[in-house]
Amino acid sequence: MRIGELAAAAQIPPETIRYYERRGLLAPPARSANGYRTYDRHALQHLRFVRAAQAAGLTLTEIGSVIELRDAGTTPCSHVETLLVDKLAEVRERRRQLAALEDELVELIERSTTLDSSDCRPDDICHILQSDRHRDTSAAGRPDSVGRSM
Amino acid sequence: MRIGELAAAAQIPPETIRYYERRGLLAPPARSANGYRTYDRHALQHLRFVRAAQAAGLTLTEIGSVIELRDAGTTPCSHVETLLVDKLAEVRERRRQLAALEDELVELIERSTTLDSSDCRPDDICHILQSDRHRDTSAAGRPDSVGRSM
DNA sequence: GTAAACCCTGATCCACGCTCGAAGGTCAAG
DNA sequence: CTTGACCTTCGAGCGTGGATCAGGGTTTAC
Repeated sequence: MRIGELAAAAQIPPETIRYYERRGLLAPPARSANGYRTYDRHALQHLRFVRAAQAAGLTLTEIGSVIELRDAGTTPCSHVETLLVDKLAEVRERRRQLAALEDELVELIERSTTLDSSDCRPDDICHILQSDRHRDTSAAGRPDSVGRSM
Repeated sequence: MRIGELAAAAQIPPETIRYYERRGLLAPPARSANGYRTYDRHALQHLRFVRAAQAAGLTLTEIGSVIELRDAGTTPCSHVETLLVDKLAEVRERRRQLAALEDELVELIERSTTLDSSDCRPDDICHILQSDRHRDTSAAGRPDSVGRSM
């Protein structure tokens, strides 16, 4: 099985497969007489593993650490579990941030429908994004009182 | 006001301020006789705007597009609203993806506590990440029936 | 006078996961 | 025998948002 065939089977471009090999995610395969890479069916399994791990949110570096353990003869299960638990914490944190951002965006959009562009003062860049509550430190002397009715 | 002072006031490193200038996010300021950048209080407003826009999830490129309109004399409000609405859609989509990933991670972690490392077959890289349901195409003959009780 | 702290430009580097181009070798079909 | 599809290596580039460095000049304090 040459690289193009493997690529087709795994739905991964050949360049990416070579890239994985360079990154140490895929063992260097045997070469045929002309120098072409020759893969067996294990290679497909390995690629599937990489994709599964990516789907679980692991980075290529993290996936590499699993494969390294595996190559060293260790069972990487507990390492994988650690990675997954850490990743879960990351994902949850990211979700919290995005939830806050979503709320903020909703509020900003609401405000933008309330305000008219005629309210835009020439000193500002955009009154939607820069309401008074965002710049409490400086020149807090203008009682513009932008729509804060939520 | 020199760059260091502005940097301190805005809580932004001087290099970043210069970087913003290069990116067109901040108008090139006046220079004093020795070539030092000299800012007025508008600069602080501008930086605050950039930060507010970043906080709303806009990229520097998007922020640049707002400033460009503003510099062209246009009121960028409707453009900003478009950006915000698009961004909201992006954030929601990303949240959906992360929610799915979180579910997947929870399931994987649950499975990893159920399975023992002795179950690790030598052909696999990791039985946690690569369960049978993930490789339906090949050798789908083992009814391992991993705990999926949630 | 000299040392520290500030400023300047321009370039290079980081993570992430590819992606592509250059320049060439190999192989099967027509 | 040529064409085209495949393969090889090496290296650079993309996009995001900066950080950091090199190699200088200037200003302030002691």
